[in-house]
Amino acid sequence: MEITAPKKGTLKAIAAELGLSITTVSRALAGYSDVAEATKNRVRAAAAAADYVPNSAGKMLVTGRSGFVGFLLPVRETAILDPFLGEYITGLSAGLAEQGRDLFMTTVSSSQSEATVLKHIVDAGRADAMVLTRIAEEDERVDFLVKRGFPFVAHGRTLDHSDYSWIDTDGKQAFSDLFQWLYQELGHKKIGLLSITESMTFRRYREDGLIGAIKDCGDPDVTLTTRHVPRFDTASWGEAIRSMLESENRPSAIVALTDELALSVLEHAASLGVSVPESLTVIGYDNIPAAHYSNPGLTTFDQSIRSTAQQTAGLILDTLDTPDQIQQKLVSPIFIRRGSHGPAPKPVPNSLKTVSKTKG
Amino acid sequence: MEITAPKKGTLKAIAAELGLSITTVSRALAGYSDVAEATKNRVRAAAAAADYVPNSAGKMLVTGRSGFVGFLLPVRETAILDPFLGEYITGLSAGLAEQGRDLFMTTVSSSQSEATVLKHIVDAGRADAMVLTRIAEEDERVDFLVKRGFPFVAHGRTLDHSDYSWIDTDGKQAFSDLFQWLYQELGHKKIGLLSITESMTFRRYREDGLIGAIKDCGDPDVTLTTRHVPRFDTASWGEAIRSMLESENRPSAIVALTDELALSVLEHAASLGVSVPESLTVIGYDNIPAAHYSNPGLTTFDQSIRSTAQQTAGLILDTLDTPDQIQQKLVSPIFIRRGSHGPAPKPVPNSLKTVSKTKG
DNA sequence: CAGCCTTTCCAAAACGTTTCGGATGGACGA
DNA sequence: TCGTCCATCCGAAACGTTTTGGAAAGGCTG
Repeated sequence: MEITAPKKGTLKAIAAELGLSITTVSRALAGYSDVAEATKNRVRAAAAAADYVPNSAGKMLVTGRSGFVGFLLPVRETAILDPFLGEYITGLSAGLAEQGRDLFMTTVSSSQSEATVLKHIVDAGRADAMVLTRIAEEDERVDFLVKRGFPFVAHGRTLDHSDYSWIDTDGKQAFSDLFQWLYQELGHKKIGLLSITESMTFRRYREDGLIGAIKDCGDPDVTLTTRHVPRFDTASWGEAIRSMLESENRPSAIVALTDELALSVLEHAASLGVSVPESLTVIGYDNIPAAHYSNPGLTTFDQSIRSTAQQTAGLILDTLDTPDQIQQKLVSPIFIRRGSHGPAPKPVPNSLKTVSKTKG
Repeated sequence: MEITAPKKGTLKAIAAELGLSITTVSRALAGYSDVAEATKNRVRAAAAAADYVPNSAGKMLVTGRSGFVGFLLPVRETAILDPFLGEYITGLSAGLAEQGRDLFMTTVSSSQSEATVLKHIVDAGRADAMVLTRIAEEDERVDFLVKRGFPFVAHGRTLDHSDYSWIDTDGKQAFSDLFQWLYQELGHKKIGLLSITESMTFRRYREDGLIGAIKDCGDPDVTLTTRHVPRFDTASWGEAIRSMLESENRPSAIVALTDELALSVLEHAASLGVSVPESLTVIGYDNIPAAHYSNPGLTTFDQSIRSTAQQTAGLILDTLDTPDQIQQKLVSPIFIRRGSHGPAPKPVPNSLKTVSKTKG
């Protein structure tokens, strides 16, 4: 027996075994150039043999970094975690893993506020950075982190989003393009918008995109009928949808803010005998899995969540490396044409179309 | 200016401010008896004023504990996180927060195996203990943690579950009691069992409970029809359910392994014109929120997930305090009577009933 | 008043890592 | 031969906490 063998699995143990100093072992593993190639190899071999994994506390103490990125799971009571989040988390986790970081998720229980949990994470140094999602037009979490100067990336943005890093899909452009397509290519003039009551920023951008495009086209015959429903209160959607479908001035195309809403429109249309796409066009947003299996398949926008999540991980890296440099990314969703769209049922007799391309 | 003011928000800073030693400040905050009450108060006040939060890395380094409890989120690709998990996580998180611990969740991306992620967490000391869920009859995660001697609590159990801590609901007893009630109180003799193909332990226990009770009752007229379907492949359920419902020897009571399955039975029964509960009794298990809103309301077992999750947090505490003492808890689910059950449609003319209590 | 016990406090070590500022030895140029 | 430079290595400090093993001071007992 030696005097005292150092505890297994530490730099000290490897150093003792190899007759080197702790410094050299540390630097060899970190790949510094001031340690001989031969030595590096010896060290690497010994480390591998000993199943060496650096103690995170030791590293954290000296670097001040935990290697964790924090995420607040928006699970409330019995609420379901939607497919969007599931995929996003998976992508984010994978992206961070590539950087050697871990994703640290927490829920907020009913007894705490989201702000309390956030404060705890920041104060206790549980995470080096945060990822925020489901951003509202005004968001106290964003305000808190900005004020504290704590690194974070928002997936989505607040109304005033100049002074922090975010990544978002360009819903405004998407809905603007969408209207132009509906109008010019398919001849729709009676547009229905099914939106949510909650004041989320993405709602505003999408609505603005649609409304702005309608204004810009300058056609006085174009009408817009809008209904707002509570986002997660599925039970209350029916009334709004039926009132749109049963109105004597029924829209020929209904644009829904999310796929969930669009699918609900599809269901009610079926039960009311309104055929899609012959007499009604329905467009969604998100491209959730169910959108693929509906009948007819839902025409919608794909946010490529996985890739967005990966990019978020990249932004986190940037934010940590260069904290004072903010990064903002707007990604364009991809339009997915499935079966829920078609030309407007009653083509206007002799209108003043600008360009009239017929889809091949 | 002082020589060098210690960094804000550390024990050293508070000690310097108060003219005390670091030791005393540390012990005062920890509530040791060898520091005067007056001093304790001074320290507490100063700590509060400075918004002092102990640096977790420092604490971790010396105690060897991270304060994290790990949890592997079973999110796979686009798979939805079910309501069960959402509630469980929330409860677990709340229970751990009371102990000053944090719940550290990770997903496993498609490129890694669950075992790899688990190994990483254990090796890197990311968590002090683990919570495992969705336990299979044989489970490599359980084996791994047992072999490594790493503290964990399983929610559910493997077939051989003698040497680790777990908490589970007593599905065997529940299904056994269920049959007795169906048979003795409601007069059902043609039982259908809709189960899953996956070899989960909870499946086996529930099946065993039902089958055992049927054997025990000794009535040769009792028949059991069983169908196994893939748990998450909802599309494939219909065939199995219809074959049961359309069989000329249709069961008068169908017992489903989960509420999802039971609700699907309800739907198919409705579309086939089989009235529930008049000509068919349907029983579920889990009491998911949707079970409350179905038509008729689903009679099922409630696992009181929230409370189970809280208890899991308690078990974690025990496991960390007394690592060599294993804890095993079997909790009884609560039977929830709603509208999907009724007496057997054709009462047997003149049978040999043992006890015949009629429900009031 | 001496000895002992209590109360209250503290110095120093330890945890495992990274990194700064050398130290050592040999090769090479002058 | 001496000085310079490079390649390679290492000692020691630092991060912030907990804990061990006292130490100092005062009160009490005899």
